[in-house]
Amino acid sequence: MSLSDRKKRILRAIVETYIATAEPVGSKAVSQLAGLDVSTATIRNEMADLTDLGYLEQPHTSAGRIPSAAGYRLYVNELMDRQQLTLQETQRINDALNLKMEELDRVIDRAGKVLSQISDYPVFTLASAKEQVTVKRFDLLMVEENAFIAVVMTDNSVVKNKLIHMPGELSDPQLQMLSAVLNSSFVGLSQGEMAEALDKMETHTAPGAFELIALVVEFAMEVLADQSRQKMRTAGITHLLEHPEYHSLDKAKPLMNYLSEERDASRLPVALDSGQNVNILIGPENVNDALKDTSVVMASYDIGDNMRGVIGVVGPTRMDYAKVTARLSYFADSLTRMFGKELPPPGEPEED
Amino acid sequence: MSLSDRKKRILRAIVETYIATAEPVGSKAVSQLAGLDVSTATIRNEMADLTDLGYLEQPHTSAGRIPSAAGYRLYVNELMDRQQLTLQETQRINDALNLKMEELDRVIDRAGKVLSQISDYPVFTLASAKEQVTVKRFDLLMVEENAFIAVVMTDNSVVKNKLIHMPGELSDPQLQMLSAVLNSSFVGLSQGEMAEALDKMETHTAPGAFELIALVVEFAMEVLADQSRQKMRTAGITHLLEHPEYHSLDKAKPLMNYLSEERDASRLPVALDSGQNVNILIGPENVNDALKDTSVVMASYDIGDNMRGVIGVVGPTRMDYAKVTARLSYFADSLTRMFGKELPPPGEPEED
DNA sequence: ATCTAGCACTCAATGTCCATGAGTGCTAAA
DNA sequence: TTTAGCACTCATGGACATTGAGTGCTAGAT
Repeated sequence: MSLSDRKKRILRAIVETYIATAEPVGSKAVSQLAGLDVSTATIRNEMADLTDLGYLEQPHTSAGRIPSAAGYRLYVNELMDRQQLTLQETQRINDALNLKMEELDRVIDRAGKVLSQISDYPVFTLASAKEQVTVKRFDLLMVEENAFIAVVMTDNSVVKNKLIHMPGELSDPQLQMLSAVLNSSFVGLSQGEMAEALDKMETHTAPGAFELIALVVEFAMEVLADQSRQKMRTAGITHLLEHPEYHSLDKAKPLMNYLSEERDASRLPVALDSGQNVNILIGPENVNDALKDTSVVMASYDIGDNMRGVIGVVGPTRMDYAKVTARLSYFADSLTRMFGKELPPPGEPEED
Repeated sequence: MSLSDRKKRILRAIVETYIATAEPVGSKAVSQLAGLDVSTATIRNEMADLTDLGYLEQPHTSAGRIPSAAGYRLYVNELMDRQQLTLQETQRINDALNLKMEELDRVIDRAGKVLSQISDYPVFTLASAKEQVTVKRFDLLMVEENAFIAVVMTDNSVVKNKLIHMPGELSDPQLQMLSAVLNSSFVGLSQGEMAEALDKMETHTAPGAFELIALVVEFAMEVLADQSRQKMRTAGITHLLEHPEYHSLDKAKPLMNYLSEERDASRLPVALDSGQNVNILIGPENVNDALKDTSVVMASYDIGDNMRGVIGVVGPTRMDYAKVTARLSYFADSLTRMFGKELPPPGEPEED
């Protein structure tokens, strides 16, 4: 059975005032805010019902009510209005992203910072290849007799280089030979396949040449590994301290530590594949212990055709979901568009 | 006039217990710790003297004493024992640095993290060229008809590349022409000189060719700018919260914000040129307001022959100077050695 | 001349008690 | 079904006394 309209309005009023004030909400406050023409006593009855239904909680007997996780969930799913961004804010986002397209990492980093600033919460970012990355081509550039630059370009157009010092000396033609071997034998292979190919090659190649090949291929494998490793980065961690639930350091410390470690995404509580635009995880829905009392709002975006990123906002369960969701989804759309995929332009923001 | 030996021992005992406990130190505690065979009353007299001399302060009438900035300064300059690192700690440092030499940034980042872990304070790092960096050579690699990779190598052996998309198409010989022009006209120039040379070239070069040259040279200038920009990075900011002086968020917030902004070094309170090994700035000696109640212990190290870095530890004025100084100076020496300069091996640590 | 013992004084920290007030649940009347 | 009224609960905060660590000073001991 679905809730009555009045119960919904009351629940919504409670969630929104609690989000705004971080204080338990009493019947009087609700009666003023919900715009219902009933007395506080009636509201008290309704609130008691909502408490029984599990949508509200009472910190202690004579305090107001606060929303439970289920209450937030209902609010997020049914009750919440999508906020519109102001023109100024969209401007800010566009400015931040329209900078000269730098390296992917930097753009994402910058995006995280800006999102953190306009949302007042910490932000984490994450990007990874959808599929296996392979090497598209090798180039070797002579520098001195005993050093050359190896340039590796992957099929997702990332170019990395490394200055390689050789054990012996090498002539230019020899270097070109080497380059030919690399390009014929290792292009189009994933990291794992490369390791195999290298193994096989060892038996029927002169040791000196093999050593050099191995140096370059190992570098290429590092590059590929780097591409597929999902590294989480965070921005704006100190924003946490602005919110009353983290005024006690006992609360703030574990979460800050969790966020400030640069962690492998494998340990992240993130479901990349879910098709929805914006995903919200509320408090106990988070698996990880450090996030038990924390909500995460996240969105994914496409980077070109075969990479995908996640950007998310972390905050207390009492988080301004409407505000954050609006900003986040605009952001994710902008990122996707910026990284080359054609999208219908995001809904022009109306002015407030 | 110099202080009597007894006064020094008392001051030292006070500084060290205050460092350990963060509580004002009373005469009784001093009498037990300083190992002096005098009564607490005598010590009280001495402490009154030290207060008059400006080395101690009294938070309120009936509290113990705490060291003043001058007191810390005296302690650091004359009274402090250099701590020895345990074998385990040196091991840890060496492990962290002996990893495969990656990019400079990463090594420095990692160094910051480890130092932060073993010192329990936030750490900032900073690296910059001693002199003007110039480009040593250009290489251009064809990718498709309308895109090539520009590889720029600087005279401090940093190699950067960029995938450049061209407005029109280009043949291989044309690309080699381009490369020849770049290598003959822009090698050995600093960033500023490049801008001039580019300007001059504009008048007597075909517009189409010039456009391409400009694309590559602008990239090269970015690379040079990046090399000479001193970017401060920080690690372990959350360590701040472990220390009682930052249990109040009002105190912690501004400093954390200051540290977590990635800032241009021009605004940093760092004197790079001072010849000393380890430098200590105590509280009010810091110019910057955010660091008013904060001490900074920093050391510089050489990166190859023409770069220089600074690594520093930030903490409350009540900071364990002896511990931090020992770790920091070992660290800086290790970094210098690792970056190729030959040093006498650092004093073998004795076991505790 | 120093050093020490003793004592009165100061002041932050802590604990107790009480008043206040916001908020609740329940009951009975509208 | 709604409302008014009322007794009850409980966190908050002020007032006040208590405690104890630490001080400065003085007078006697070395």
